[in-house]
Amino acid sequence: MSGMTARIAVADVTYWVDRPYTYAVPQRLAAKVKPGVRVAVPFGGSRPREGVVLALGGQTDRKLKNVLEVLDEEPLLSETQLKLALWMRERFFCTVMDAVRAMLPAGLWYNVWPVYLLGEGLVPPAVYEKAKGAGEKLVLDAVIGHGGRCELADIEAVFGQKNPGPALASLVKKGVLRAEAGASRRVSDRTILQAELAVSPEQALAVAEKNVRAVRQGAVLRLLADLGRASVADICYFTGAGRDAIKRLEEKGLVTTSRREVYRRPDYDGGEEGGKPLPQLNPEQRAAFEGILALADGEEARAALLFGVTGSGKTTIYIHLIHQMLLRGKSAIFLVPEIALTPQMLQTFSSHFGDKIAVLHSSLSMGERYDEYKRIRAGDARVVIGTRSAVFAPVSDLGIIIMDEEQEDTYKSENSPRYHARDVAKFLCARSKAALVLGSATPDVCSRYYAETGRYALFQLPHRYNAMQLPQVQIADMKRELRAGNGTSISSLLRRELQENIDRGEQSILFLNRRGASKVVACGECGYTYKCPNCTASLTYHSVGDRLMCHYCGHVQRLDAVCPQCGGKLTFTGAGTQKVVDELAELFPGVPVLRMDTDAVAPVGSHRALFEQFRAQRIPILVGTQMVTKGLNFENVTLVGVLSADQSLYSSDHRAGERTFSLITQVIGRSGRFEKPGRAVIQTFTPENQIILQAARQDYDGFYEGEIGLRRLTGAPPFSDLYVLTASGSDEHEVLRCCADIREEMARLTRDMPAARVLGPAPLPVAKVNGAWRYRVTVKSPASKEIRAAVGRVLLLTNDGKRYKGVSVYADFDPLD
DNA sequence: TTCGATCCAGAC
DNA sequence: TCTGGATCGAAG
Repeated sequence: MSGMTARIAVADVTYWVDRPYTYAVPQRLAAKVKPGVRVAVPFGGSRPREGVVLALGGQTDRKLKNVLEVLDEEPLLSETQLKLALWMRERFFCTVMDAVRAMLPAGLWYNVWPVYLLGEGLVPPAVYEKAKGAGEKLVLDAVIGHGGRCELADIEAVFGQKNPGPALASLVKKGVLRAEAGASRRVSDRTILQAELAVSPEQALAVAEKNVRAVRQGAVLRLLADLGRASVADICYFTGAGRDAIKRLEEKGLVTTSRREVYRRPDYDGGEEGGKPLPQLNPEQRAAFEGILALADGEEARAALLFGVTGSGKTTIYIHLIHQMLLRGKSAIFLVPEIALTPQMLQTFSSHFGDKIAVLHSSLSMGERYDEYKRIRAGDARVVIGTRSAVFAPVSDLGIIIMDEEQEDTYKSENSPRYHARDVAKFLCARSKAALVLGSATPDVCSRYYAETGRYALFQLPHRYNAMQLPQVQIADMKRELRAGNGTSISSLLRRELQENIDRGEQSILFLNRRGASKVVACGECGYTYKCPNCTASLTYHSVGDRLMCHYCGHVQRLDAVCPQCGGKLTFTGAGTQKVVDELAELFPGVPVLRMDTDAVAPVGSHRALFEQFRAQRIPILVGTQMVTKGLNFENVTLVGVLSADQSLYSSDHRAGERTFSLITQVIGRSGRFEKPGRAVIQTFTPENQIILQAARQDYDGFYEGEIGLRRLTGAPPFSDLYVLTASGSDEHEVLRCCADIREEMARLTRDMPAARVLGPAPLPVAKVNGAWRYRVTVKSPASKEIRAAVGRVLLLTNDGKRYKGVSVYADFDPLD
């Protein structure tokens, strides 16, 4: 027997089971099975699974299972996207379906389940003859009871506790039943009912004239004679008619109704395309713009690093570039680290490109996200603005991808597929011959290095717009403060500057360089601290509900009145934002202070509200974590304080220095962005630290020189690629045993790669999370296909659940920490 | 990962 | 002998 076959990647498989599987395509589905459509296929057990067709195959003699169902009418993934998924598997050690799912809005994911039908040509009474035993009869009852097509869930309901599996398998084998798949999506298309005239407007008006008694129907006819077509909801609203009036008209043959697809649009300040004239380019900007355009027109695909100091007007260049691409009939993708923080940017884009923009980010509802996706696919939206995953937007004719603040960590996905948007963008731009622009005031050290060595083209904007002055920066030595008896988190220097600002009616932002920035509770007498029972981490205090919480596993418990160990008095330590706010209240009685951290912005969208409050009410001081560093410009902010600059400096990974520099530089840049000159105070326990000094001077070049030298010495990126294999499991011993094997195996496979180094195993910064111990082995090596293959091999070898009890292993390419 | 098959211990 | 739970192995 022979027929069409298809090569299919299957969902919910582990990395080492993930390979293209060949299925037979039954005649009834032959027309619909094409590369890029999703299908339901049997795999392993009895439950069908989702899969995606990678390619059509020729004929074969092998006995194959059938494709059960085709889920998409048309191929959902382009050839490029399929290629991308395969490439992602190789590079990021994920499954093909993991990659595919990352490309699609969650609303498009399918759930599939088993459905059973009576076999070909079988009719109810006769079919019982073929059933043996009570179980099989019961199954047939259910199937026939459901009209010959029955879902597994309904059969299970009839069986109660018992498992219908064997009876079903036997019936399918005998050909009495046929297995197929049901499928549903999480979001469906939204449609509206619309009505239009079935007769000419003149006829309609004549009817309305004649039937004076049908007032409402007459009103509907007049409205439609005027508009031609309108949604039923609108008609009802404007005429006061009910649905039944329209129904009557439809019965009379005067009106027809139909369903039309509509988009759920996220809410942002819309503008009109070309609503604003393009901003002027100054000579520096023009040079960069033209250079990038020339690069886009050239033959060789090369990324451009746009290195411009804060306030140098990179956005203006982006707008011109996108405008150019639209003129050429191409699409653009504009990536930002975090969209909630960039409403101003959104507004700007909207005022230039109006309806042509689509916005994709995590706080959209599933329906909105799906509909934005559809607008992009349909070609209605040609400018996509979004966070990391927007790099997968299904634009037609990609002309350019722009990544703003390309050094930001949010571009790297922390769970599978562990991709970096920059890598994906490179792949896509190379394939579509599109331009790739990486913009930053503090580029990733690797990007800067590639620009220096010619792999990227470099464009610089060394001057601030309108010749604004960079803020004047002072450094406060917190060790000296401590010696002088000031144990608070506000130095005397910062205090003086704050006072000055308050007196002048200008605003200040204080930045707490600390993720989470929350309180740790300890006993003041015996030193007892609360530890999470599932993790090797301390619990942190949350004032909401007076609870202790673990930030790693979510464990929550009530706070005791006294120390559970010795009954002593509990104290709160750690410079959380709340503590800073309290200290400020003491220093400046009566001065309003706004707090902004993960606690304060928990309600979705309160970000914007808080920023708006800060601006509108001119609240003198804003205290916050990470989220105050980006995006927003306030005219009246003239002082910025970095409360503890060292905090992020002493983590062990190779990017600690880079991250600190970038963070401090960005915070300082918040100050004095308009007419008034800005000031900044950096508080540190290590005032002699080079990185802090360089950040204070906004001296990226100096920082880069030092950092690249260090990396060359240690062989850190860009001088080698990093691969981290992480093993986790509940039995620490087994995890370690697995890691030892990973190390040994890696060493063996890299014996012929003299530049490759295997390090570890070492515990993660938090070794145990949620009961699982985590250790990792790091591999450093120059980029090559061989090293990736070796990592893949080791993953395959060590991740089989049998050799190490309950241990699972995953690999991460170029991880963040 | 997911599922069915298989094996074993304890309950009836 | 029955049954639930743990363990193992295969997946087109």
